[in-house]
Amino acid sequence: MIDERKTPETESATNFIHAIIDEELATKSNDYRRSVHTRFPPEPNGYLHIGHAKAICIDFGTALKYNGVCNLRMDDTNPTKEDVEYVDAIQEDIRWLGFDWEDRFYYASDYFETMYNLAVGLIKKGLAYVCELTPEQVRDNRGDLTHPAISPYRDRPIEESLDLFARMRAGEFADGTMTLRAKIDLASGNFNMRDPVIYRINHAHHHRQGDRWCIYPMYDYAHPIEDMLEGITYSLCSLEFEDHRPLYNWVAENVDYDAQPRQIEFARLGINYTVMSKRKLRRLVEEGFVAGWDDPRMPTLCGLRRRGYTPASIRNFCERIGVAKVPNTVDMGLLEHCLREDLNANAARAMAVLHPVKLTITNYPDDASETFTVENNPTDPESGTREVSFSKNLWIEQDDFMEEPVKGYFRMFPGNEVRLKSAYVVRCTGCRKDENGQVVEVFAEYDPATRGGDTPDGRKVRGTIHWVDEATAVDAEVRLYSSLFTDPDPDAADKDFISCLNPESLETLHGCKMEASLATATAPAAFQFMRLGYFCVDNRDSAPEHLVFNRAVSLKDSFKK
RNA sequence: UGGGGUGUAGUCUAGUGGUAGGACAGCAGACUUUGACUCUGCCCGUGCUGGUUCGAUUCCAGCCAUCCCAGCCA
Repeated sequence: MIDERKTPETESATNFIHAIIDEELATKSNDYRRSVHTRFPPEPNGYLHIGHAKAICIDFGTALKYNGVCNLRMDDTNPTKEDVEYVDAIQEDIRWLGFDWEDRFYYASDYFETMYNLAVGLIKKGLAYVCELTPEQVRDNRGDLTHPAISPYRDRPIEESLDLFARMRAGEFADGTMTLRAKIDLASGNFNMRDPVIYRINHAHHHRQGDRWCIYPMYDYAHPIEDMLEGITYSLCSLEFEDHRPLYNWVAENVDYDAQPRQIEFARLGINYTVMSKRKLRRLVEEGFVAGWDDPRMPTLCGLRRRGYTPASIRNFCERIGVAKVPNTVDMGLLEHCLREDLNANAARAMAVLHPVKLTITNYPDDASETFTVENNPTDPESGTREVSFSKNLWIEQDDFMEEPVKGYFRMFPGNEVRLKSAYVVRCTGCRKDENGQVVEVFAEYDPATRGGDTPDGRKVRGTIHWVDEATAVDAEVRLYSSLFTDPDPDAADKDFISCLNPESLETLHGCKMEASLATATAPAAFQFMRLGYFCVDNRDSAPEHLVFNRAVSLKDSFKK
């Protein structure tokens, strides 16, 4: 299930959830409580993002660690927000991440009949009643921090509630006119316990159930039942559900079904320079600030995939950030580090010139050409080598030439020697400029004795630059991405995140010069363009006749001018 | 004002009644046919105040800070 790439993945890092499980395993004798059965329960109302990846790694990872299993369940109890489009995308993203739910794929909505019957049971026990307060009235009667809530329907006879609930289901009443409420404690300091609504009327078409239902269970009632029916022992969720745990337990205890799932909450993931809420991501897409859910600047899994992130790098990231209950904002730099770590070990190197300027080797024969053998990945001898062609006319990076070098610059400048990676040592002799003073051509002379880049006389050549042979180069479009926001915390409640957008988060380059071997690259191939960064073939727009590469992340660069 | 959480370097995260560990970021150096990688070193921390104790980051009390909750969303 975990792919075989060589990225180190921390094995069995521990956290407070594992500590709880260890404790239960050590003290509980009952077989049910001794099994580790988790679930990942997304609502199919949007695309998964890196925050979900954390939850997925925790849910599936915990099961894996304890030789248990993890279910995938669509928590589709609200028909007005959900769609099959998301059901499919969610599965694709989880598989891509590298996790497998085998045959345990479920829909909460498949349990509606059972949930209904259990609700009838609650009514019969005097633990639920049909309330006719409208949403507005419920709000007005909820009380406040120090005053209890009120419902005039609380003591409605059981038979009456039974009748009304059946007729709610039958479709006799309009949306919003009635609810089924759990009879718990109108004075509780925890508002979730003030006779929470557990069923609402909603005459809406359900993406899976069609028009079979016009009443739908609320999350707080449905979720514990879903967990119980699936034999879930550890229901892991995020911190904001802590207040709901008493209600979760109330349902589990009072419904006529024997199972004892345990809810444990952990802090959701925050990352700086991005937003994580579905609402905000949706706005970015719908208002055209990005090209779609899979725009490479999005923190969605499909966006990260298109950006060039690997499943292993994301899993490793989730492992490294740990699991705790402290609200956290992880540095985007850690995510990038995890990608570099993976790709450094696993991505083939290639030479590509993004901002080309001509380099002419003035003492090289006009019509000659030769090939050099270049290692595909110096960190991995087994990755082999490839051939690259060389001739008098080359492309080099504009940045790699300075007519008047700044302090510390050791690349190409008049009089200086540099090595053309794997080819020859050359000495810069000058340049040619256009009428605007722009350098349009750099001149150099090569030392034939340095074939392959070695210096037989042992002299040191400080700089090594990449290059591409003009004769065989292929053109490509390259998209350089940087962070979507200029503000480290665009998600802050008091900020208009749209105004924090980085206007330069995408820079598109045309006419980039790539070594010939890149001509046949197809997604999801990823490369290290030497000295530049890690790039992948765009999985949507790249074609053999029009190559498109995305920069996933740059290489670290300690040179400061 | 009620209820529920959480406070360990810039960030994330361990840990134990006995020298506070790791990672990322940052800084410095070594190495280098990628100013990458790798390696070495450095920098930086237990929210506060008391108490118990030979000794408290850990146990206790108080305080402070901060997050979540009054959807017929999940």
